[in-house]
Amino acid sequence: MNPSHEGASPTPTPTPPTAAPAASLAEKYDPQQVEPRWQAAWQAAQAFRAPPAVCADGTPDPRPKYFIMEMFPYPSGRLHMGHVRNYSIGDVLARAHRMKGHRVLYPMGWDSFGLPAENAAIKAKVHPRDWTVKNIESMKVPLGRLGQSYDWTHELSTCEPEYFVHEQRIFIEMFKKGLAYRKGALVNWCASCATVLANEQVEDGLCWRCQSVVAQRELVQWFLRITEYAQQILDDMGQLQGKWPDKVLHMQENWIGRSEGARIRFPLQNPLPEASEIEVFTTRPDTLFGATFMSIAAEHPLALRLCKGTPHEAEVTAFVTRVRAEDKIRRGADDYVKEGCFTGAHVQNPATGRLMPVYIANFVLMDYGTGAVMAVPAHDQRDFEFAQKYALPIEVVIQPAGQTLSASALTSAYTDAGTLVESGAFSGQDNEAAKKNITAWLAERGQGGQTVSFRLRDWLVSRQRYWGCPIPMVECPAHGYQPVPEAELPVLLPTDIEFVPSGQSPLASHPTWKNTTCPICQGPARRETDTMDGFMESSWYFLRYTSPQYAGGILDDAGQSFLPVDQYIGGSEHATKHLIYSRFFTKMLSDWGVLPRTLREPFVRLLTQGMVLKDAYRCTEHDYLYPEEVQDGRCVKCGQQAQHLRQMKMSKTFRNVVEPMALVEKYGADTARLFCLFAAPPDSVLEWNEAGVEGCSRFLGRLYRLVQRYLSLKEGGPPSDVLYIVNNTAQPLPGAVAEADLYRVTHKTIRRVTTDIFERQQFNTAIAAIMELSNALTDFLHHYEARTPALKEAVETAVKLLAPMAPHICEELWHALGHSELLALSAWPIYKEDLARDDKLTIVVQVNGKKRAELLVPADASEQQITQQALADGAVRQFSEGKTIKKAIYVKGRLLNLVVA
RNA sequence: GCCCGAGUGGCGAAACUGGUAAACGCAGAGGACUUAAAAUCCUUAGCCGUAACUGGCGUGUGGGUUCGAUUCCCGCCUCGGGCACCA
Repeated sequence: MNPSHEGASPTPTPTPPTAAPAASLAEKYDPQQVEPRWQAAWQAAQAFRAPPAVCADGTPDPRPKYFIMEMFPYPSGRLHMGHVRNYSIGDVLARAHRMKGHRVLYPMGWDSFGLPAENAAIKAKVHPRDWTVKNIESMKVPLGRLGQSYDWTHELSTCEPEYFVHEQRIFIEMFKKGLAYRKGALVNWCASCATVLANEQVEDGLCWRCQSVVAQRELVQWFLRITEYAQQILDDMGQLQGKWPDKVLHMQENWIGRSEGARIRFPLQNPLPEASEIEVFTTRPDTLFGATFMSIAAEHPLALRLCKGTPHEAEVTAFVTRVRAEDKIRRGADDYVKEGCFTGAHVQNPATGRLMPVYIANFVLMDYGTGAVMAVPAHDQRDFEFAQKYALPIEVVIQPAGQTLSASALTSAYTDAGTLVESGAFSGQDNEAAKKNITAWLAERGQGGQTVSFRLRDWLVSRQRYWGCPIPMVECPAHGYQPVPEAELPVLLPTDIEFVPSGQSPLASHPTWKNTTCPICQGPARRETDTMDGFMESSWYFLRYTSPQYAGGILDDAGQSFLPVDQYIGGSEHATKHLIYSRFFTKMLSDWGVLPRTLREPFVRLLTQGMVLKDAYRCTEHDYLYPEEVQDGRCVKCGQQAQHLRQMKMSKTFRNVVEPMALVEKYGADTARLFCLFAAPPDSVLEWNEAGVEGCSRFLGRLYRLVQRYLSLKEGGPPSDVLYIVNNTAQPLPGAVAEADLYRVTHKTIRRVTTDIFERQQFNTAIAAIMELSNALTDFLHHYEARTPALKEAVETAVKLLAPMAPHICEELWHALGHSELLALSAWPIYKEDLARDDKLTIVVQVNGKKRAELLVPADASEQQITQQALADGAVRQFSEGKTIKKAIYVKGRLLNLVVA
């Protein structure tokens, strides 16, 4: 979609792609020679083009579709090890499914709006767009070099108008439907990024991007009504169960934070013209009779109003002003002192009639519930502490079973279950039942009702930045905010822009860009100068991947046929951001009919890969050291013992970064991929280890030599007897037996690797299984003189099974084995039960649960035969002699346990 | 504080539904090839004991269920993650 890189070669081609790759193997395995050659061959054959749903002859393609993608990168210009791991996993699945006969769509694109481009513009005086386009070009080179099997015809880049025009349309539609709205609120302000942040972009009070402290600012901003979908996002997690990591689902559940409770209205003793009551949200309506005062947030609309004209006015105003000025981290800190201030006003408890003083409390949050809380000091710890501090009454209304609490003797709040007391008609009820009954009673009297509250807040999307998607709105003095008319879309960013670190949005300081006319009255109006949060682009890019060139909408019918995404791969750090937003967008677009109504979830299956970590060394004098600055655990500069830090995130500061391309230059892409896949299961942390990389490289060398050895054998023929070397003496093994053994190993391996890749997604064990096959083959090859059918199948199977992980070397070996079609497009091997079946079994014999012997028995041996053989065994005899067999447990084909006494 | 997840050799890890613990790889030891080294190939390899094994111990820790527990249940310890004045 970006003309400058559309159709561009992702692969540098040092050797001309015309040459039909060599059919015979070079003497020595040289990945630098092999890999670019096959990358060129794949490209020449357009091997990875996603097949359309309908074949050229008009008949539907019968193959199942498989849409797989990784979380797309920000085009920083550099590829790091985390990317390599992420993309290696995706490429294995894409290649394996292609071989398994799926219609695979495996695209790649660029999350290309964002702050680094703008910072580069300030620092290096390059336009963000030029900087970004250049980076995209330079990142495609290493991706090609890794052998990724992307279909580049589906590439997209989110900073291109062809992409974001659809986002602007989505925004306008949301505005029209009331899902995008403006709201004045206290927002998170990152001074270093000079912009606001959404709640989920604040981590421990710090900006998720630059780690600087986030302050609060009162600003009017654009919000998206994601809370409208909170319940659905929660409900539909059922269909993700077992297909998404539990951890991610759990994080989303926590983030959404649904709680059931009641809204209860407390009449003001002295009603105001604008309000006669204060409404609270509580999850404990059962404790209503114990509510003795009320706490409201400093930001509550009535906070300053209630004290007006009372002697408390000055004190309350000072308190409220002070609390409002405090930032979020301060207010959330562990040592934050709970304080309050009496407003002078009272409300009436609807159950007891008691007059309850209304306090402003610094720990009550305005943006949860109603910003007001009924305080029940006997049954809520915060209220208890507050009541003690300000000498407020405490009433016990819940009694635990077998105990009688009294208010005066309480040292902390009782928050658990119990029976109601002092609660009028509800006394004696179990508190869970009372929650429902009291809520129903309030509802009947029009004083409240059952409700649900969410911790999730609406998504703040305004950003005071240049390099983002313009919000397509116009503000007219007469008509307020109006969407830019369809004919004027997309709203483009001005190119003549000055980047100076002013702390203000560059768009706002542009002299003319913001001047426009009102679409209704044609009078002078002002363009919205804020741009959208970068997470907007990634909320729907997976849809656009299916038809990136389609101008008539987000996606066309052909594109629809690929949805939903069958497999998504990325980091779990996006659990509460991108992965919630995308689910929100999918539901919304489905509701609008843009997507099928039945399509409620974007990603069928999610795999979250772990981080790549590496050891770091630190010297007390010279700080972090590069690996080459450490010898025998000592700093080479001063000879001091260096501190060995394990499992550190790869980072420039820790000086423990491994450059992917340096690795590829040294070992080749296949080795780099293989190590990422082999050293750990995909979802756990990967500890970088150079020796492990060597190990993977050696394995590929062994496989290469194995095929060479096979090719050196004379042509086929029927299986002849094989010389077997056992304990240094040559023994003839009947050819038929050797063949059966080899078939058995081969087919067992096919089964293991197939389930490991397609079902369990455990690539480390898949590779281990192939290594075992390779080891067995090495063993067989020592004794074979000719290429027998079993040997041929075993060698070809090993090469095929490894192809998704190490595609280049396997392609090379495949062709050397005499094939002319591309391995990347050939069929996945099929496991045959009858060939894998064992003819002999090893049965473990236990006596009283302890292993005492192993028996090799024919596969069809009966329990009786096995028991007899076991009893004849010397060791078994030794432990059962003179005792009687009480019980024998036989686990078919595995184990026999004799219980003796 | 609440809620998850994980603790297995010198290291990364494996063990599918309760059934041979440590597959596969790394590092180690011994050997072959080599003038030598590298590379490669072969053998060995949890710990303790033993002349030897068919011995004892062994999956963070203490219990329990079971013929049998890395796997299930209860308590504890450690590490990692999420949420956190959410009423």
